[in-house]
Order: sequence, then structure tokens, then C-alpha cells
Amino acid sequence: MDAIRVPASGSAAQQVEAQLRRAIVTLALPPGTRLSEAEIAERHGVSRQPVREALIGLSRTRLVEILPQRGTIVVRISVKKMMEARFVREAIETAVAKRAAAGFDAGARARIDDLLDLQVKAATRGSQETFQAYDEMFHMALAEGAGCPLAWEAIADIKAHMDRACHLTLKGSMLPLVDQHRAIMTAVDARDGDAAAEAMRVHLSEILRALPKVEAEHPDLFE
Amino acid sequence: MDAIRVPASGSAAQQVEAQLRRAIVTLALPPGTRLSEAEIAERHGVSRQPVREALIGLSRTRLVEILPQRGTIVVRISVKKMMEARFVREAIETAVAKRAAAGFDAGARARIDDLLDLQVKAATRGSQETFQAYDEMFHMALAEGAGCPLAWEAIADIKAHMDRACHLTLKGSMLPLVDQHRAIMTAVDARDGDAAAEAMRVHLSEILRALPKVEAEHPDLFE
DNA sequence: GCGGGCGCCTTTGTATGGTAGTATGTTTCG
DNA sequence: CGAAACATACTACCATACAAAGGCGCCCGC
Repeated sequence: MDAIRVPASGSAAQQVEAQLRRAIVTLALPPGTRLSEAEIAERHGVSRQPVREALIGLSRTRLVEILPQRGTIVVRISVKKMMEARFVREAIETAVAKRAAAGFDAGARARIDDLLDLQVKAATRGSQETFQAYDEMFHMALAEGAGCPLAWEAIADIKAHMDRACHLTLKGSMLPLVDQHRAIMTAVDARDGDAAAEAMRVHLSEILRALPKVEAEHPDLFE
Repeated sequence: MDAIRVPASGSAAQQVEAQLRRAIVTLALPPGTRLSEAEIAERHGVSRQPVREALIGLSRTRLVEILPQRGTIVVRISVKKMMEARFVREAIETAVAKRAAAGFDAGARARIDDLLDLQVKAATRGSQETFQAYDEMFHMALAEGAGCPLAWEAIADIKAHMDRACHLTLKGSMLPLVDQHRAIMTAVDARDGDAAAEAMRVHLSEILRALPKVEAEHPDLFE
């Protein structure tokens, strides 16, 4: 078991939110699941109030939908919203890649190499959870290195719409994604902004290939 | 008095959050102000709990900063974050503009014309509040018309970092911005994606011109 | 047998009490 | 006189209790 331990830092509400987010993204809580504040509170050994704040936080990124006086449910994956999210993310990240090629922070550059190695290890072990965690860190480090950490915050919100589908498509092949990451960094190191943006575009288009397949295999997860 | 009425819809927490957001953006609550849950609750005639949820919501868009067990303060305007936000917003909105030129919803197109007229009226009346409200609606309608309402959600979060500075820079001239909006739509109508993106880039670069001036005039508002 | 109305139950939303932790002002000792 | 230690007031945070509102089944009337 090498699940990413959500650190016991921050308030109880933040801990519950992090745990629920993980459960939803990994589809442990599949779309359509009814979430009761009272039940979650009991399971986590806390009061209803922190749970409520966690659910409000999740609703802001559209992972759950709160129906007043009725209940809270895990929203289904929307292909339409996924396409929109991918479009927006491509707009942001290609710009970030281009900017990264214009100048990159040395410390972040070194950390990215470490992350890529860790990603390879996770991929060969077949532990998808950690792989996706390192994938997130890669994109975050790229934004930071390019001098725009705010871009990652925007991407993080957008990514929520794609993460669950990515979780399904990554079942088999993870290593190709690392090669794409390396291709991006090669272009960045060569100071070739257009090539970096193009490499990023290719990387973010990957999801489009496997999407119809997983949608056909798991129709109940989509709306 | 033609302040935008925040509609009495939704929960008390949402109402309080909307009112506080307006107060912060209009600088009625200047940066550095200490916000006490108890005081705000009393002023709004509600309990502390909805106020708390409202403050949490504001902290997610970095308008306020919650220091655990210490207090909540209105964050100062960060030029660095503003530049980053402008960069990300340009990345998103130029992509949206280009996409809008490729195909635009008819209903949204009609609504934009109405919005532009309303914006001119507000500008000539000198009512900055409504002008900025219509400005928001313009960009939102553009994203919707381009078939990417999700883009607006991303922009809305990003915009929080810029709104207060824009509020200062708009003191005098609002009409030029409407012309820029018209220029964007002209390019969209002509199906010229590159021209639309360029017009949007010019529009979003406007803030850079007046920024040093307002920063020098109001140093206490910046960090 | 069928339709409408009534009451219970579950849900979120709100109010209030209590707790731990931090800053601050005061006091006291070196 | 300075500095450290203490008391106090304030804060966000969590727990508990209460209120309101929609859903659902049952029952009564037709």
C-alpha cells in the first residue's frame, strides 16, 4: 500500500476536503454517490461543521453538487466540460511552456529532473496513485519555474474536471507521458518557446485519444 | 445611488460573501483591514457561521487571508501577482477570442451588443460600479458565446487579483475600453481569429499603462 | 382503484457554546 | 531601567443544538 498519505496538517476541514477529493478523483466515490454530512462526519470522527466546509470547497471546483435541503452528490463526468477544461488548460500551459523557454528558475529545473525520475519509478512499479501525484508536481514545478505560480492555481481548479477521466485512461501506459514531459523540458532547455508550446500541446492532446474508449467502457460514470 | 443590488438569493453565507467581495473590490474595505467574524456577523444580522463560510470563500480567491487563531485581513494588492494574473488571463482570453472567431453563438452575440450599449450609458453617466459589472458580463458572454463557459469561471478567479487595481485606474476614462471591446467583436464577426486575439491582447495590456501611476499614488494599498 | 392532501423523516442551513492558541498590555524581578 | 514572565482579551476553530424546507409514504376521500 503506497497511497499518498494526506498529511495531518491544517484544519480538520482541510483534511476532510483533501481526503474526499482523493476519494472522488480515484473513483472510490463514484459519480452519483450521495454524500451525507452526518455520515462523513461520523466516518472521520469529526463534527458536521468541518465536513460541511469541505463539501463547500469541493462544490467550488464542481466535484460535488450541493442541492439545498436535499442532499449532496458526486457529479458525473461531463465530456463537454472536459473538452472545455482541456481547451482552457492548453491555453494556459502552452503559454507557460513558452514563457518557461524564455527563462527558467534553476532550482525548479533541478527539482523537475528529480520528479521525472520519481515518475519513472512509480510507472515501472505500476503505482498509478503516486504517478499522478508526481504528474501534478511536474506541472506545478513548471509553472513555478516559469515564474507564474498563479498559473498552477488556475490549472488546479480546471484539472478537477479531467482528473477522474485521466485516472481511467492511465490504467495501462504511463511511461509515454514521461517521455512527453522530457520532450517539453528539452525544448525549454533549448530556449525554443514554440517547440515547448507545441510539445505541451501534444502532451495535453493525449487525453483525447483514449477518451471515447473509456466513455464507452464506463457509461455510468458519465452524464 | 445605483449600486448593483446583490440579490437576496441563496444562502446567507453566499449573500455575505457577495457583499464582502463587493466591499473589498471597491476598496470600501481597504487592504490591511482586519475582519472579525463576530463584528461582520453583527453588522449583517446573521450568525458567525455563515460569515465564516463567506470568509473561507474569499480566502480561496486570495482576497482575504485567514491566519489561524489570529485573525483575518484583507490582503494587499500584489503587483507581482497582478502581472501573473494578467499573463494567465491573456493566455485564456486570447484563446477564447480566437475560438470565438471560429464560431459564435447567435444569442450571445445579440446580448453582447446590448451589453456594449449599456456599458456606454454607464460610462457617460460616470457610474463606475455598473460599468465594471457590464465589463464582467461582456467577458463572460464572450466565453459563453465561444462555447467555453468554463473559461469564464477560470478567469473570474484570476480576475480577483486585478479588480481592485482596475477599480483605481478606471477613475477617468471608461469609453476607450468599450471601443476595445467593439474592436474585438469586429474581428470576431469578420471570423479573423488572429485579429481577435490581438485585439484582446491590446485590451488586456491596457492595465499595464496606468498601473505604475496608481501604485505611486496609493502605496499603502500595495504590498 | 385512483388522486390529492397531510404528516413524518432526512437533508442542509443557522445559531450558540465552548476550547485552544496567539498577541498584547501589565507587572514584577534582576 | 530593561527584560522576562504573567494575566487578559481576542481570534479562529470545532462541537452541539435548533430551525426550515424538500421528499416520501401513508392515509383518507372520492
